[in-house]
Amino acid sequence: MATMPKIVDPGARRRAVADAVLRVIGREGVEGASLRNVAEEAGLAIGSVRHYFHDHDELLLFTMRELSTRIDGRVRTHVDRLLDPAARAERPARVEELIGEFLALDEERRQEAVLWMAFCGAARIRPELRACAVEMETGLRDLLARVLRGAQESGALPADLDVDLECLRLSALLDGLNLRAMLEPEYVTPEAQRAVLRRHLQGLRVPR
Amino acid sequence: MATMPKIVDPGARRRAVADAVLRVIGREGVEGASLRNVAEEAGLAIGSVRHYFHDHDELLLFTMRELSTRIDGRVRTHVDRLLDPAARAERPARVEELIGEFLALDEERRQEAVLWMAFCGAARIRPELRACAVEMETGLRDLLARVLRGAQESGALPADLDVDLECLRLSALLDGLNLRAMLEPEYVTPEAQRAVLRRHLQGLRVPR
DNA sequence: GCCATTGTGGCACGACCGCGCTAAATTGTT
DNA sequence: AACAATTTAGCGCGGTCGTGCCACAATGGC
Repeated sequence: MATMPKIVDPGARRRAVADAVLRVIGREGVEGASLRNVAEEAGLAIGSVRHYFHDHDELLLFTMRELSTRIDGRVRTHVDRLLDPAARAERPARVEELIGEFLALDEERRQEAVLWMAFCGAARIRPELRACAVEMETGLRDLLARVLRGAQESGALPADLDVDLECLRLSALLDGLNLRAMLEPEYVTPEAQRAVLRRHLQGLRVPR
Repeated sequence: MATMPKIVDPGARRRAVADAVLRVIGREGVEGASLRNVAEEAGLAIGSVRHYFHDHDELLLFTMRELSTRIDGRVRTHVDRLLDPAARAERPARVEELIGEFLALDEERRQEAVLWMAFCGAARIRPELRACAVEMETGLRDLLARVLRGAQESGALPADLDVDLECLRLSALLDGLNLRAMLEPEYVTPEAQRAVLRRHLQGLRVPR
């Protein structure tokens, strides 16, 4: 009864196709991610792609979630390292490192930021994508809230800080930096982004 | 030799068509702004639209510039009022008012912000639009620089402020707020935006 | 009244799109 | 060797797209 005619892991295939989608979107934008383009990029026939995604919408949504979990996973690594009860002296530097994980500081993360922005733009029109985008941003704010509250309790940040407000402010700053790094990377360099982030964090430390 | 067969102001027509483009983009996104959709929205035949824009690219670029000059004009009003050598006591409040002009604080500006974000997304792929987007952002930074330097000279801001850095930080914050207001308007309300902006400006006033 | 100029409307072509559908190739089980 | 399930490949329909091209209407100058 356990018949296995092909030795293909469907999950791996889907992820490989999603990778092709990301490459196409990075090159031509979301509207360029047609089944034909994606199939060619993945080195597959159109019919093969459609065998794993019975819908074009499903293909895009899966790819967006794939991207979000990829980003989320990388950040989670840093968050674990940060919350590790190691020497507290290192924490300030690691906070900057953690939050910098959301910025386009190297080519890999720059590409991810570009892709994420592309999906966010598409999410305004397509409801399914919109839900995914909101989840991601909410997760980002929650993560920032935990970090800021942790720093508050350890005395690194003033106790009377309005954490919710600061989370919105900081997350908006990060998104804005990514948006601009996407449009004018020659101006918003990694160094500039780091300087802005450092200045912002330093601005949090002074009592209001 | 001065023949005028029709009593149509071409400029007004082009602007009317651009308005239709903006309505369509607001409803369906940039990719929905096809000649057919735009013509129908404008109540014209597709041939008529093509009489005033011999290219689809030109239609989009003209519409983007139209939007940018519209935003720019509204801001320029506030900037003139701000630089008016009236009572200096009012200035801090007016600075907040001026910068708030870039935020989605009412339905009109929210719609403009959505449209601008849509164009910025499209600008990553299409070079002509990209140039327009960069011009706009550069203009925004220059404007912020003039305002901040003015406040610096009048003593409202610390003299050792890194104005260029703060302009990038502030402009990124504004863009990020607009992006999020576009995706989750129920969370990023006008009041929340105002609170973030006020907090940010207050953070500029404390000496570093 | 005539005409050149300008605006309007629309047809048709080739390209691309998603998707329903079918056929063939592949491969472990029997 | 024969089979059934899975994977791969692809045809073709109906639709939308931008655009080249043409016919016709409107209108002010002669």
